[in-house]
Amino acid sequence: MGKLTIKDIAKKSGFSVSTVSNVINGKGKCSIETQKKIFNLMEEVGYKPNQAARTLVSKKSNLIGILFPVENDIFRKNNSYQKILNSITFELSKKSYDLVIGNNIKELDILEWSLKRDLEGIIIIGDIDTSKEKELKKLKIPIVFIDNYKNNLYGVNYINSDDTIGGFTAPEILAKNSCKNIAFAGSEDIEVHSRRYLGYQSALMEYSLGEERLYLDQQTYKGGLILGEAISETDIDGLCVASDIMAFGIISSLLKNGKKIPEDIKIIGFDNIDSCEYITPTLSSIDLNFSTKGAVAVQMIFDEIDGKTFLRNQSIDLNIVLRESTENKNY
Amino acid sequence: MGKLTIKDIAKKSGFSVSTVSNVINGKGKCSIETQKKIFNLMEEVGYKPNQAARTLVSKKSNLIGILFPVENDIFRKNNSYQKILNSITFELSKKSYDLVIGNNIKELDILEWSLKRDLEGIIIIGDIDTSKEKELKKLKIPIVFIDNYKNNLYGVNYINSDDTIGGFTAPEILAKNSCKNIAFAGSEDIEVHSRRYLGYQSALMEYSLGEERLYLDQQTYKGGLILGEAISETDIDGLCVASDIMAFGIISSLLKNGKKIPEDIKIIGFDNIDSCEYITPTLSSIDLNFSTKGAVAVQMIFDEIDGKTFLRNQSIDLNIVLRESTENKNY
DNA sequence: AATTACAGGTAAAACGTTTTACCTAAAGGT
DNA sequence: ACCTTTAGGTAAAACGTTTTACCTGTAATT
Repeated sequence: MGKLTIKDIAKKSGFSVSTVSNVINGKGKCSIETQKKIFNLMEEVGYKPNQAARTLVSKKSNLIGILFPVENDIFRKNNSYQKILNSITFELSKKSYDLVIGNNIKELDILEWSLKRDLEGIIIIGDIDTSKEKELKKLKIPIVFIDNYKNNLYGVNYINSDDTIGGFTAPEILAKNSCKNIAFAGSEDIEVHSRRYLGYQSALMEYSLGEERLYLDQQTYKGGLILGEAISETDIDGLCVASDIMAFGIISSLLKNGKKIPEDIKIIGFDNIDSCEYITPTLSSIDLNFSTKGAVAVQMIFDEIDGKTFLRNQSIDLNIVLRESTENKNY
Repeated sequence: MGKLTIKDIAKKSGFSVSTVSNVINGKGKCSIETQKKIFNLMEEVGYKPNQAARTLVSKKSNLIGILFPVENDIFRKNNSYQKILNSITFELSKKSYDLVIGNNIKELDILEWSLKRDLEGIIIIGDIDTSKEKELKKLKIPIVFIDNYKNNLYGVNYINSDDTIGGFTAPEILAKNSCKNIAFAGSEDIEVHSRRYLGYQSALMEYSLGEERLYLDQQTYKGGLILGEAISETDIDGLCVASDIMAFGIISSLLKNGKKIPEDIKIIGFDNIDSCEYITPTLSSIDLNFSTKGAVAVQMIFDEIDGKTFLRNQSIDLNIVLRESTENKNY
């Protein structure tokens, strides 16, 4: 037990190795009876083909690689990490593929890693060093970038959120809840935040909400605390914050300064992290739908493997999750 | 490029395949000069040995498998998931091992999975179906259970927290901050909570704190809300909650009922999830040190592979993180 | 001088599959 | 009655490594 090979199955079943292999892979031709006999025997003795041998000859490893932005703490602080991993592994399991995590992307060349492991597809989260990005084209396997903002590479696949729409939606919700003076808080050096700000600007136009009110600081709880101080001295009655964690800081500081939420000021965040439900008031937020992103990534990979045609650049819809920090009027 | 084999290296370098292989693996004997020549050539042309071929003959896959408790939502809600994954992949990368995630543990037999992929070690998080647990002994590879509470299996390795000590420490901190009436809140059907309760009981004895005060409900935010109502009508001035999320609910409900934290009642939670920093007041909590658990797991696996002797059953120290919800007096 | 030891290296088998090319007997077409 | 097709199956090569057993020449030992 444990050391069974295809030869053992061949011997015990009375058929040749080739036939057993054909049965396993559903290739070639053989009678239904033969198939049943062989399958039963395999089941009975607990035989599973050795993957290394299969991979060696067929180049099919049944392995998909994933790379995370190690240096990007923001991504890690979200629960997006586990959401995306859960959905990917779930989808892969349906086709009995496994997911292997690339450890040290900086030192490890993706190309070499892929070759070494005979990966059949790669999922890359976040932005990545451009120099290596180009080399990836040399690989003949499907590659999916999730949340990569310089998506300009030919022949690979991209999955993103439409941040501009998200940036539009947040103030829109506030406007429909009769906010008049809507501000935007975010961080200067973060690509996504800029895009959300763009959406915010269009919403102001669309709903004739007057001047832009922009507040910038670090995308941290502390950063939020600082902005909250400033905001509490204004007549702002609606606030879009490009990151939940920052919003938590702002809320804390607004409450300390005697503002009531949502009565005096309504707030909506981005990311919809778990903690949104654990603060008072609970925070409305725009969810980036990482589960869907993971599932779509897997779908794209299999589509490309199977030679199907599919949309190589997809934008995943946002989920609006309304809670106490906005008054939910029939939106 | 991309299709280079050891034969190409042999041909170009003028040495035999065996020699090249020996150089790569540091086995056999060959001169320093030869080694340099071959290494340089490999570097120059970008050759990396194919893992499938290596695995096939040597049975060394450089792959460690990990299994998560898919059905266990509590584990997923923590940030423990990413903490443990980060530390494991980081440690593995040092030895150029990769981590592969077992997708569908229910249907997939661990044994077969391990055989199929030639795994060199398995890390299993959380409790697991006992029937399969025994089969694991048949595998000849190192197995590490993390947070498995029926740790009674011979020949495998266990990593746990000492929950009883944690349960003792929490009320101890409160006592040292001059709380007199200390209660414990948790969930009935959760093993860890029972153990923490045991520690709580000893601490009451140790510090002569009188009667036990136990509050039980679901380990959720809602459960906490309910308990908070009950607790706010008592003279309790110190509270240990076996789960941060539950503590959030309790805090919210205490505040609504006019209690001041930490003035009227001091609170300490367990798990130290990110959100502890995002609520008001920030929540003191006992951290289960998942990063360390991951690192130790990897260490155990390599120790066993290398035939070293090591402690097969390790208890990882807890980290006490004090914040606003307890008044931090020189503890 | 004869023997031994070892440094440096090699050819070929083995690992467990898939795949290619081929075989045989029976059925079908005309 | 002859040729063609097809269903059912097989032997052997190939995949890219590691490993085993063995070779040769020089240095060290006696």
